[in-house]
Amino acid sequence: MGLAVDDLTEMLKGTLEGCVLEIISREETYGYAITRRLNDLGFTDVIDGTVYTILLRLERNQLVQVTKRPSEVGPPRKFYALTDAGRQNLATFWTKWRYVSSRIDKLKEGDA
Amino acid sequence: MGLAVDDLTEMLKGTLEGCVLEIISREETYGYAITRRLNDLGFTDVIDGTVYTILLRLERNQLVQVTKRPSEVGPPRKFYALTDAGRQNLATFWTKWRYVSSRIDKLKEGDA
DNA sequence: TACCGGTACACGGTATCACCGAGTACCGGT
DNA sequence: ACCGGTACTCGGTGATACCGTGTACCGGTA
Repeated sequence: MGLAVDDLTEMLKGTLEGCVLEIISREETYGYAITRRLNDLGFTDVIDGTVYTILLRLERNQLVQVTKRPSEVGPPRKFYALTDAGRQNLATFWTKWRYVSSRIDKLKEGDA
Repeated sequence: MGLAVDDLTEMLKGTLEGCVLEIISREETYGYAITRRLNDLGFTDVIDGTVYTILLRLERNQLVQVTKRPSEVGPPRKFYALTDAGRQNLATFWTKWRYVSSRIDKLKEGDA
C-alpha cells in the first residue's frame, strides 16, 4: 500500500498542478477534498498548503472558475470548475506528460 | 520527428538530473556529448548550460567522479563516471520515477 | 596569418514550483 | 468553555531548469 517513497517534491514539480486540474475536470470539488484525493492516490506527503497555493495560481491564471458554497460540517468551501482555458491547459499537460514520460521510459529501457 | 512539445522545463524539474545520471551510468562521458544525447532523445530544447550546472552539482554532491582528458578536436573534456553514492542515487531515482509515473498514469486512466 | 565555426566548460542571475509555518475562522460534540 | 476536524490564506524558503555571457581550445580556409 503506502510504502511511500519519501521526498517526491522535486519530481512533482510541473506535474502536481496538472493532477489538480485533472481532478477538478472529473467533478466540481474543493481544496480540502482535492488534498485528500491526492493523498489517496499515493501522494501521501502532499499537504493542504501546497494544494491551496496551486488553486490560487489556477484562479489567478483564469484556468478555473470559483463558486463559494456553505458546508454543513465546517466553514464555507470554494468549489472549482475548469474554464475553457483550463480544459485547453489540461489537454496540453497530458500531451507534455505523454511526451516526457515516454522519452524517459525509453532512456530507462536502454533502446534509444 | 521532433514535433517537439515546447517548454517542458517545469516538467523536467527533478527528472533531468536523473536522466543525466542514467546516461553517465551507461558509459563514461562528458558534458557536451551528454547534451547531444539528451537532444537526440527528444529533449531538443535542453541546452548545454543546463547540463553543465547539473554536472557541477553532481560533482559537488560527490555522485560522480571526474577525469580530465585532452581532446583531438577541441579543448579538454571532463569525463564523468558514477561513484557508489551516484549509483545509489540513480537507483532511488528510478524507484521514485516508477512510483510517481504509475500514480499519474492511473489518475489519467480514471480508475483510481 | 587572420578569421570563423565547432567544440567544451564556467558562472551570476532569473522564474517557477512545491513546501513550510503560522494565522484565521467555522462547526459539532463533550 | 474547550477541543478536534474542517477549510482557506499568505509570506517566506529551497531546489531546479534556464538564460546570457564569457573564456578558451582547435582545425580549416581565404
